[in-house]
Amino acid sequence: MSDAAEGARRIAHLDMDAFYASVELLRYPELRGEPLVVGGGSRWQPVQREGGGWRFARLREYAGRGVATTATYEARDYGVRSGMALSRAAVRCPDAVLLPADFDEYRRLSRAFKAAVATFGCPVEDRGIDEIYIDITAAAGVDADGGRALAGRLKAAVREATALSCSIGIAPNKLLAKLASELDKPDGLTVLEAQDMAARVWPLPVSRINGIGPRAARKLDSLGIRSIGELAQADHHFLLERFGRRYGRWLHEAAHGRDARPIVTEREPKSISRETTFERDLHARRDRDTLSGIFTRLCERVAGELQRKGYRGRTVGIKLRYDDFTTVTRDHSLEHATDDAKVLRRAAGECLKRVPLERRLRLLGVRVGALVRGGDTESMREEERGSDLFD
DNA sequence: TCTGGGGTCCTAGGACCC
DNA sequence: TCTGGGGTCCTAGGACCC
Repeated sequence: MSDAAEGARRIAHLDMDAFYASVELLRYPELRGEPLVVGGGSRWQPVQREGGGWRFARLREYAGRGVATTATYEARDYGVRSGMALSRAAVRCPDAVLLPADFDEYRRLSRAFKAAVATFGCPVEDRGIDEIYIDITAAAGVDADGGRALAGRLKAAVREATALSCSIGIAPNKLLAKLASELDKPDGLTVLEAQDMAARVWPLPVSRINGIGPRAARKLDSLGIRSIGELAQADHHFLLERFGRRYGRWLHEAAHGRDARPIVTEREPKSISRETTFERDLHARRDRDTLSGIFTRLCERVAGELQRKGYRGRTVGIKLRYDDFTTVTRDHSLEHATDDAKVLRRAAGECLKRVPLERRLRLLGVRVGALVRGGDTESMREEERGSDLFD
């Protein structure tokens, strides 16, 4: 898309502030102002005190393999980040309150804020539980102030519906809107124009671009490229050489703030999976019965989700993670798509035979891809029968 | 101090067909 | 007898995102 055509668009990115942690603060307002981390299992549930009030778990008590799902801004001040191992977070901020994640409640408030935004009638793209893109190009009042007034009304509507704050970025495309929403958090509102690139975007580190992860950032760093401005100035052909045609080209475009991706309002799922990390590493033979049970349960959960959503899948895959954190996958395509737990289990068992099982395992997962719509009405059942290691 | 769970997309080699 | 090019599907791995 040409710059002129991009300039015609107006995209908002709305991001809920520290979403899970903020939801927990609605429930436990007495924790406001304290460092708070969401993560870990249900055993970290607060317990009611006799005299009233709650006894909360602290991060220093934590033992296990969980990661921080969200941290409040107070906890972030101690260097706690989402995705960080809780054992590590506990070193940085031992006094932080630890709460287990309550996804049902987060989904409820996610639906509430999305419903509030939907009343504005703009095309909306779902980007997970706590963020969305909104095409506000056609919305009233955009021309006068770049969309600020509209964004203010969106924020008010979200707060009205959920009692939670969000941050909004407005720009000519999704890439810049996403970047903008992070420039002023929490409860922020940032409008970014194409002509603001040099002053406001180029000084930022490359990792702020959605799509440049730790790996690419490290590689760029090793090439002497740290800021988005340095990336923009980098020789185009040099980037193509180092990162491949497609990604190299995308890096160049992104650094110049160019992004023609449309707002996608409907999407079909491509795969459905369930996986679990064990509390302790398990051995394929010594813990065979335990593993077999977990494996079967995963297949049942995947089948249940397929049935609930009304899909069948034709490609069955497994995922194993060893004690050294290396990961392998195997998959197998069936003759007919299925949503049957036993068929999944058999196919997954076949996959398992093709994987080395000397090392201990820390994770097992089951996935189904090549999905087709429509439940299980056509009596498409696999007849093959086999056995596997865990049978 | 080790690293969750649910996804998407991309790459690349090999099989197979025309 | 030596050697094509393109297209599609399958499989494995990896980066990245929320």
